[in-house]
Amino acid sequence: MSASKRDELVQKALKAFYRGGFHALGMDKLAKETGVSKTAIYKHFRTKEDLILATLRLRDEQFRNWLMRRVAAHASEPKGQLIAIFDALREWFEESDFRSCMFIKASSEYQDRTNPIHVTAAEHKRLLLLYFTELAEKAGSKDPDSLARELLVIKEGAIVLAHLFDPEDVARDARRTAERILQAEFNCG
Amino acid sequence: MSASKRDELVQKALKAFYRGGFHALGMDKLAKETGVSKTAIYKHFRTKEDLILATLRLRDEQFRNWLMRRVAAHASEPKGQLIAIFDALREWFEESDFRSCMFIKASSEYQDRTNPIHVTAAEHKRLLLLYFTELAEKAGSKDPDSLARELLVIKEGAIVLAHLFDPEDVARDARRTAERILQAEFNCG
DNA sequence: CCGAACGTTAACTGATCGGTTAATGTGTGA
DNA sequence: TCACACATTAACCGATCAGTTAACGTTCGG
Repeated sequence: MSASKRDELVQKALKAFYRGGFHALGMDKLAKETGVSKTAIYKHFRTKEDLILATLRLRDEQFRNWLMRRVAAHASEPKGQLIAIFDALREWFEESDFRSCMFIKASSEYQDRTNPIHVTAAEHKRLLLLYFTELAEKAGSKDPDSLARELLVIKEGAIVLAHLFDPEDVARDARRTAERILQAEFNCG
Repeated sequence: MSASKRDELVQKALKAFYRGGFHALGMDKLAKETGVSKTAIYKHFRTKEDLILATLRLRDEQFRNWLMRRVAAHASEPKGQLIAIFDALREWFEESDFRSCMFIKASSEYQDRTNPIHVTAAEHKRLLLLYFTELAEKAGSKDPDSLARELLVIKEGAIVLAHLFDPEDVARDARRTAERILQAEFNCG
């Protein structure tokens, strides 16, 4: 299997796990859905867990790149970009196949904090936090770490609720919440 | 099985599913962990799903009652009670067996919005939202619905992150976020 | 034209899945 | 003391689980 074929497999497995869940989707079904035989899958991934970890690494890269692009597209100034996070979220929520966050689901199914899948999910959130912190610094926040953590809390809450309630409503609520936080940060200080 | 025995089973199953996950915990293991034979379990629950739904209904009642009690214990005035939500959250996060929210996990494993388990999870959040709205009304909010939704976003985000990061830190961040929201709501209007 | 290197299908392992059945206690009330 | 309602254990069902193996193409460079 060439490197690109392997990437194709991981990409297809990502979508399949996202739709089907990690425990709920067996390897036979996965082989059928990806169009790659079980034999070939196990040639390049020792275990199901290894494959899941590969899909999570891909998703991390994909999502953060996508978010940064969309944020940049929505606003050019750092302060506006902090709000634009939630405009991007709204776009995500409105995608027809939105099904919450891959990493929240992963950490729900693999709860043990020492589990590699759980650890990978935490790393993803940590990288997002880093990105938020950089934006907060550029925006001139007096406490960019705290501000970033607050915005991350809002983002994660929005994702969970968008999966349960009306995604558009939730996106609007989250954006308004962020606006208030930023107003407190920059105009009432 | 008497009604109280049945309640005992549901209570034990609740703990077992919370620790083990829904798909990951099979019925044989569940029988062993609860001390109730599989035969007896299936005498009173048609399917595993029915048992899960019973555990979720119990958890909904348990959690909302607990939250209301803790909020009342932390503050007597409505405005203070809105903040006290996050003091209660902190207490929850610090419990040694905290493993995120049962309903977030349930909706992660049963993603289909028409699935009864998913629906039950959404109902739980809806009831929490109702409680928040009542508090916001009593506190004199001009838009109690919006305020309640914002606080719910913060609460859900805090739960997710408390499961991935340091629970104490996250509780502090969430409380501070809520404080800012309330300040914007009541002092800057 | 040959032989790796890659893929496939399909059968197989032992374990476990959700759920059922049969045989066997056991405690309580009439 | 009898009988019934309740529990138990343990075996069983067919399906599926993660993972392995064997036999059989296909492709492509030397």
